[in-house]
Amino acid sequence: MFDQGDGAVVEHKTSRDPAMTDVARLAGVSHQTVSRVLNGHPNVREQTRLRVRAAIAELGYRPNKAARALVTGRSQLIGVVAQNSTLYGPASLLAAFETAAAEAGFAVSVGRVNVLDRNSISDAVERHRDQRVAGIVVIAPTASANDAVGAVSAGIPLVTVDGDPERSTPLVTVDQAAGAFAATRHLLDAGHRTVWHVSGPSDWFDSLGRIRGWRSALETAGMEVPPVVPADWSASSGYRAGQMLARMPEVTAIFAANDHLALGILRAMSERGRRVPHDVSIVGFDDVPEAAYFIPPLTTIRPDFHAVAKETLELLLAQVGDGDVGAPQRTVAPALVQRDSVAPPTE
Amino acid sequence: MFDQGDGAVVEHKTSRDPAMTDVARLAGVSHQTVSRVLNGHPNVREQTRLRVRAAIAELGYRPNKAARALVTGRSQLIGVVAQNSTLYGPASLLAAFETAAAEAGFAVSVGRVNVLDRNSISDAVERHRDQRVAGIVVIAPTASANDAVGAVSAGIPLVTVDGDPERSTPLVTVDQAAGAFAATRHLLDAGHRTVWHVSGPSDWFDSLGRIRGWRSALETAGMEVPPVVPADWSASSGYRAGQMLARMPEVTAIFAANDHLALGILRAMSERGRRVPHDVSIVGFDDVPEAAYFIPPLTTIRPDFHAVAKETLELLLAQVGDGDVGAPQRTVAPALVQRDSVAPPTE
DNA sequence: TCTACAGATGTTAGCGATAACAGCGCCTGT
DNA sequence: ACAGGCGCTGTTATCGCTAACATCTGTAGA
Repeated sequence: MFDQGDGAVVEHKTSRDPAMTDVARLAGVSHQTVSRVLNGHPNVREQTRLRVRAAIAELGYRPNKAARALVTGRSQLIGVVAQNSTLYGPASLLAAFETAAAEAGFAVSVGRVNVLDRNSISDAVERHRDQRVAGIVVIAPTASANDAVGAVSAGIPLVTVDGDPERSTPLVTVDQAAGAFAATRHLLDAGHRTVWHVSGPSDWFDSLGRIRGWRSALETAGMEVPPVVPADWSASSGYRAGQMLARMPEVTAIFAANDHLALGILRAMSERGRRVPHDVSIVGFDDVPEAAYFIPPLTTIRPDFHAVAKETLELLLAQVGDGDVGAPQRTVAPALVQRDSVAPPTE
Repeated sequence: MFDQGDGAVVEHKTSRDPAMTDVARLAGVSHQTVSRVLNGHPNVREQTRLRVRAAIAELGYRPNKAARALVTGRSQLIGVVAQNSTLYGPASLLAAFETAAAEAGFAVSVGRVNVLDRNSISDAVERHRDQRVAGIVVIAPTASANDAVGAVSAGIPLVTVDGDPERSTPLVTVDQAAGAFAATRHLLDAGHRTVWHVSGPSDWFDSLGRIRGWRSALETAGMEVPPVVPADWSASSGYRAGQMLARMPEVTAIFAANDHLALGILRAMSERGRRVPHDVSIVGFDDVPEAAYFIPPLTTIRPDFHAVAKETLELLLAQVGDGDVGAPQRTVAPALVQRDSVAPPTE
């Protein structure tokens, strides 16, 4: 029955990852001490701490997050619910948030949803709760999404992004109105008598906020407020709006609700022989990467998605800590990016 | 010492979620039987099964994934490593994969990476392993990403998407060459003597594959192969390439490596007074949502991202099951979408 | 009638971490 | 010299689940 000892000689006896007890044995301490070192507990002798760290490094030990999640009831995971689209704004927001969360040591689990209605969002939230996520972020740019969020928020840190500014639950948004105000103001400052607005879909808060800011800038300046030209977010709808506006000689300045709309408008103007910015000035919104390469390069409003992501994370983590932080709303002011699509009116 | 019974009367005594034992107690069975019902184990009497299901429904019980992950060593999570960009192809791929995984009951954890180098990718992969993900998907469209993946794949199911078709590890890609071949062939069929190509960045496999397919179509047809016009993926670089090509009267057909390049080329042609498709025919690649609204609507190649996502998931799950499936490479053929940017050459 | 076996269920033992408490030195104050 | 406290470490229980084995029932075959 004498065992040749092959079990004792082999260092990595099986493929099993090292656990905390393995580290403890190697360092000559208890697993609890290892845990304390890992969690930065103060009452550990420096020498012990070093020994444990050395053992961790030697074994290539990495803590099992599932075990930790089980005992603490929370994982280092944040769930995000987002619509299944590639629209620039939401997609950028999502990417920025993933980056910010990773920097803070959180993993991000994304639950895509095809339509932003109550059932879909509620399902996605429940799936995340099953994972024992630390918190949930919902990107809810439309009215229906906003209503749905109101119905599900319960018992877990939750932050809405890009939702209704009037919400009473934690929310972070780009200050659409401020951006629109700045855009409109910029056109008025250039000497235009009024500014036309091609807007996004009316069930998006982004659209409403931008309309509000635009109108407010005109009213503040005592200028006439022309009717809103409705569109969706697409270049094609911008093109159609542009075809109409190009036929109206009194139109000298346009604020487009996003850069894609602006692109369509540029195209329509160009086809009608109305030069930008000589005959017509245009400002967009979003600062998509291509905006600097439009013809002419587009003056636009740049939302700081990185800042939005950071605020969102902060708001979420504050809830994890205190359980309740009231219902703070935070807005992030966008910046005007001046390029070559704005000039004083001629004549 | 008589207790008024407030503990017994209150159904939801605390905020604690119901656990398997709670369900078991209510159904009058052991927690193991509940587990068997949940996992579809065959040896459970139908009547018992119903009783358990009723108890589950009554309590609103949802299994704790962390506990399951701890005991099985694997979570129902799939990690995705992707670059922090909003380029249409990778972004669409990611969204499609998230949807496909959700349909299969998996959550998706996204690890964004700013540059696709070895360290970043390796870090992201390790972070996912800490979460005990069931498998990892790396979107690796560039050479550096591909090398990095080669260095880290170890001991966990891993599928590369959009990587080097010559890889020896599991991989799913769009068949770039086939798409490019079809695009080029389509232009030749329209009667053009040859087809020029504006390509993407040379460190992307997508670019290389599209060049290969284009060249192959020309050679197969016995046509002259003009020099590749290099660009990146942006509309602006397409515009610059287009300015050059517009000056060359012998250029009657262009295959652009993606739709944004095509957009820039369209713009340049329009400015130079070369009409599309009357004077010059153009085919793009990607079928971005706006492509149907370009002027003129763009004939392009549509990759089936949904199919790529599905194949990727299959390949991943196959590895989870068997541990090893060899090194299958799967490609998904894209489709030609005919619109109005192609016509026979004039004269 | 009794054994054998299979199906249905229960019991026990972990998975790998944290939480709570216990114990052991050593310094301090009196 | 001794109680008390603090700093460091170890021991034990626990989270909610699955795996493995044990037990119990009923039925078929000898």
